Amino acid sequence: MARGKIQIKRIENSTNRQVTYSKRRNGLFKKANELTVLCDARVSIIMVSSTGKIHEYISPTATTKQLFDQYQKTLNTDLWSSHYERMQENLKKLKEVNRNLRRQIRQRMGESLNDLNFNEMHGLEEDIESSLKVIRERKYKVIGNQIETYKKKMRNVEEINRNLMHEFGAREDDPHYGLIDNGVDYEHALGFLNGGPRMLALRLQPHHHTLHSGIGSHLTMGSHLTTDSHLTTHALLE
Amino acid sequence: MARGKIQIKRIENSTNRQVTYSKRRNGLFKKANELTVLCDARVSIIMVSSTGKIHEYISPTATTKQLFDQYQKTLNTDLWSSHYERMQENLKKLKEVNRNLRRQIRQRMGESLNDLNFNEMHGLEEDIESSLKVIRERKYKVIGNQIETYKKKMRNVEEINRNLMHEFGAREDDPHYGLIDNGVDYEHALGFLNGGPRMLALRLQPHHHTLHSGIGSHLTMGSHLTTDSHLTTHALLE
DNA sequence: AACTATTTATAAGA
DNA sequence: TTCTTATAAATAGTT
Repeated sequence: MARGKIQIKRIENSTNRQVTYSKRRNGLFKKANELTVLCDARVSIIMVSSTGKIHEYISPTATTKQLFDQYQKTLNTDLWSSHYERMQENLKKLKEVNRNLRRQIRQRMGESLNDLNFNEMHGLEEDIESSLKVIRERKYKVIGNQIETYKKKMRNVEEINRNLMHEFGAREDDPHYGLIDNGVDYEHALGFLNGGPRMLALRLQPHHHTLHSGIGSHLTMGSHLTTDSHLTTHALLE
Repeated sequence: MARGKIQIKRIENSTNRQVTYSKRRNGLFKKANELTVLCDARVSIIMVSSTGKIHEYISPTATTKQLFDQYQKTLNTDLWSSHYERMQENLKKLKEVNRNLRRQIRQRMGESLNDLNFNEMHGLEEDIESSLKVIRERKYKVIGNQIETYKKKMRNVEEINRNLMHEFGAREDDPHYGLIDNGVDYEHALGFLNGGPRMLALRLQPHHHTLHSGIGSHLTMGSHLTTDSHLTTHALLE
């Protein structure tokens, strides 16, 4: 507005645009401040430049949150509030559900039975009785599985043992087997024989894996809370 | 800024202040809009006058919520966010707790037993077994109470019956009792006697209350959600 | 970042 | 409120 009038339209030259942004921003904030003082008003200005930088003016007599809250309340908009409210209701509902679940558990544990009348209590008893039956059956099945598993394991060990004994017998038939090119004497060979069982145990290791399958064993009752919901916040003000 | 320079300080004359507020507000919004266009920026202005009236400018290319969200995120302030975040974490935790409670219940009902190893399952069995015992004992106690209750009721009925019979006997001694001034004949009196038991039941009602005490009978498993958390919102814009 | 010719905003009055 | 207008303030283009 000096040295020539300008059209109010986007300044194409990026440098000019930047400079004008800076100058006019200051002008705007100054005016806002004057207005604040002269008229006893409260003003909040938030500006985001084309490059994403944020600048703010806020009257000394106010906070941004204060003004924004008032704005929302007055305008009955649901910028945040609907979202927030929904969340709050959700929270309330979850708490209620939680409370009920807890009571259910307590009742199944034989507590808080005062809330139940006779019929309900009888129902609970039958319910738990049948549950107990299911669990018992399951337990016996697991016991059976375990026995079966150990049987298999045993058979496998016997099998491998048999094979080894057989192999060992074959070597005895050919005394030069395994002794070619080195000076290993018969004492070593005998030592190998004596150390046999330990070696066997080692060779058996790979088989163990398959034998253990089918028996889950980790407890997942604890809190698995993943706290990955942080808002990453950066101060980008210049 | 014309017809004389002014001091930047509160305008004491209320009318002048109002006028200046209006003029300068327009000026500010105009400048903000020019800035928006010229520099490809986004601007949000919220103003509250000394009389509480709210005015807003927002760049056509933006929404107030948008700018405000960005403002908060960038500034890592906790205007809302800390509150909001805390809420969100709370929600997450409650959901998790909920999940665990549900699993607990499922397991106590004989489901989802794959998550348990043998020892845990055995523990669960014993646990439920003892719970069942508690519930059974309780049931028998309730049965006992009920029987006791009915005995008392019976005694009460007998007592009242006795009293009535006695009263009736007394009336027979004085044939004019209850028959003064009206033409009620003996048939009516006999009718009353025959209808006695039904009358008795009615007269017993008040006693029932005390007899039932100690045996709760309402099921409170349902959702008691009270939805009294509405934000009352008014459009106060002029 | 400073200068300055000009445009724009606006205080006071109508 | 709006218009007018003299004048203060803001600022576009330049250095």
